[in-house]
Amino acid sequence: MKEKKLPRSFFARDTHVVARAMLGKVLVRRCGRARISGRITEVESYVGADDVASHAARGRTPRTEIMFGPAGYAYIYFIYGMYYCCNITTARREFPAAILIRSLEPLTGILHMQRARQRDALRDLTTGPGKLTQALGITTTLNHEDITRSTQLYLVDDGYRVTPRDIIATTRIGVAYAGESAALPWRYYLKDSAYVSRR
DNA sequence: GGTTCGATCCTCT
DNA sequence: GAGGATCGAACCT
Repeated sequence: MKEKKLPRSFFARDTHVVARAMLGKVLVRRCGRARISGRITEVESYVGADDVASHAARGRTPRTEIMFGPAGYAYIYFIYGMYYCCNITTARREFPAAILIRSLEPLTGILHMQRARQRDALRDLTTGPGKLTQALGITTTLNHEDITRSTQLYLVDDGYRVTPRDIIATTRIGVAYAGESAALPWRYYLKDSAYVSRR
């Protein structure tokens, strides 16, 4: 059965609305015959040029250009010399915004994840932005991918229900340098999930 | 339980 | 030339 990918209209809204709505959705990575997927349990919003924690705060550059484009595209970047982070653009053209996917609950392709991560425990596979990209084989080859049309990387709604009471909003991780922006409660995670990067 | 630190390279200054 | 939207190992208490 063909899966129904989340459409552009899902992502082309206020970034925090999209971030909350992404919790519980399924991130799918298809690579050859493998279908690797996980339920999104934790995300962070990076919104506007005034958000000092956002790469877009430094202006429009070749790297950040994608954040200034339309919603529904992958922004994958390389960090700390060894990891990748996976973001989805949101909002509208000319307004830089994206959502960092920080943690997943493994659903399918678990053997593939364990091989990619060189670890067996489910909780060690995708609980962190660098871990989940490694587990799903997400690298900069997928940067700029249109996730509303891609056959390799996309989101689906499998009917899993999340209510506002299931969601915790708190400060983002690793952005202490960002002055007043560091205090913004723009990290969202599923309260009862065992698959969150940090409590 | 917690904190510190090294790995390692792309991006921007 | 500096620093980072990270991770895991090592070393504390």
